[in-house]
Amino acid sequence: MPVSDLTNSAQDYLKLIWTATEWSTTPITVTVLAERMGVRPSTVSDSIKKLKDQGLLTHAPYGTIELTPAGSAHAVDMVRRHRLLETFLVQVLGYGWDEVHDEAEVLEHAVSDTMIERIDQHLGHPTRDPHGDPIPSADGQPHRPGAIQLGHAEPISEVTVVRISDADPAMLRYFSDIGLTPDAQLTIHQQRPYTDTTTITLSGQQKNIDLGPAASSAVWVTTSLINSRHGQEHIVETTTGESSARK
Amino acid sequence: MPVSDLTNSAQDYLKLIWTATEWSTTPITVTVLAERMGVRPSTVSDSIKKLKDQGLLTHAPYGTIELTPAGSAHAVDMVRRHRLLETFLVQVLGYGWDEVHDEAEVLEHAVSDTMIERIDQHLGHPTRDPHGDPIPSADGQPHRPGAIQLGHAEPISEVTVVRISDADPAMLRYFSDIGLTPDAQLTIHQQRPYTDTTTITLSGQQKNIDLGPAASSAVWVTTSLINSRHGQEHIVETTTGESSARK
DNA sequence: GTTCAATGTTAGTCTTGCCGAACTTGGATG
DNA sequence: CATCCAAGTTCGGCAAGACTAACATTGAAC
Ligand SMILES: [Mn+2]
Ligand SMILES: [Mn+2]
Ligand SMILES: [Mn+2]
Ligand SMILES: [Mn+2]
Repeated sequence: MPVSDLTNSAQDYLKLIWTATEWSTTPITVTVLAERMGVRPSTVSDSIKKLKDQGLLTHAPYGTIELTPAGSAHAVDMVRRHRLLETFLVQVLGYGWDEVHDEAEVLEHAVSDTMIERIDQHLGHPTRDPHGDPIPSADGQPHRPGAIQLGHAEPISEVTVVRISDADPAMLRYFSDIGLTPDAQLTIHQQRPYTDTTTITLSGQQKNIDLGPAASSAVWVTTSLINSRHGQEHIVETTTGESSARK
Repeated sequence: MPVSDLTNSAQDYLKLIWTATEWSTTPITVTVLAERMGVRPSTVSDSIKKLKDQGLLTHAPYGTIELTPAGSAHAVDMVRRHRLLETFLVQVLGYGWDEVHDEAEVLEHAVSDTMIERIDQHLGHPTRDPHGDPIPSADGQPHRPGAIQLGHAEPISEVTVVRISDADPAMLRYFSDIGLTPDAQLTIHQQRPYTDTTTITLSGQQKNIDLGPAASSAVWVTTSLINSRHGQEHIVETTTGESSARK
């Protein structure tokens, strides 16, 4: 049951496979896994085979990769570790939200279960990390709020930022500068299909801001009807289901 | 210069070789190194050869092992990491002093230089770890106080506890129970050579306590004349030199 | 001064994680 | 429906770190 008998690399694979389907439904591929792990596809193929032999995922050659319940449990454990550590670094050691990901990526494999529980306690059992991502509870329940990417939000609507991908630190610094952080409220003015930009205004500000495709797919916002001015997707918040957005 | 380009195992070897001569002058052997690393002597032989090839230590076959300046710098860096982490775990996360060693042993390889500096700052640049061991400064200066093992202290004298070896957690718990911690003052009553026990009284208490050889070699006390009633070793505190005790 | 046991070294093997090169597969394209 | 190519797989090899078994050295005891 404890995650500790897996190698660091196995822990990273499971976490990566799990998070790949946290905010999207497109299945993870060997190539994407290789890019994200910083290794060659042949290495991923080998590793996947070993994880399959350990009963942590299912995979037929050239087929899709899917976690077993056991693999998923380990993955959720790693996600919990990662996000608690990120939160700890920001809250206790004064890190910026753009600095914590890489540090947590290493620490998540090194801290003991005891230390994770002490951190959780010290922070008062936080439910979201500095990027707005939900922190699974100790019993392995992830609580996924319904959300869509900013670039897919309906104009004109008023939405709340749910989470921001922590993949690009430079982008996170830009977002801090303009005040675009989790829980920020903003108005979607326009989606320009050909230039692929989204025009928004942060609530309390006058200035319009244009976000390119990279930025508007990194930011996820509420899908609920609350605060909306026009009708758009009527997607009910859920803790387990998928949220799908109309193109 | 950064320690990070060494493997975890190389970092542990260097740290172990360095700490072996921190409180004693007897040179480290392959067998002792193997015991402390939890590996076979043949493994140590191989590893030592690699570290020698990297210019981190000197070693002729069947000869003594000694760190080069480069090896020593890495070792001191690791000792600083280890002791800062131990201090952090006690001060911030509420660990007991008997719980921190194993956690720090893993973490020391995982935290970044940045995190170490932030921890140092957060703690206000502490100079001693929870076991009384000196924390080398960032520029690599270890400050070694003169100290001798409790079992070698002259009766009858009054001494202060300088440091206690953190090797045995159960022993540390016993020491907490009786109030024997760094900076505690105590009176040495008797050294019994054949039963190998030391009789002490903690200041503020009446009760005599008998400590066996394991306990009285784990505890190191002041060598200075301060507080002494009889004359004993006249060893002046120093930051760089060796302290030698008369047998 | 020999002897011999403890200490240390060497050689061969395993596992993990990675690589490049060569091969296989399957779906998109015409 | 045949082709082709990107995606995925297999294979051999390498380095690190560990082991066991066999061999070498040292120095303490006699
Ligand atoms: Mn990781
Ligand atoms: Mn995060
Ligand atoms: Mn260590
Ligand atoms: Mn310590």
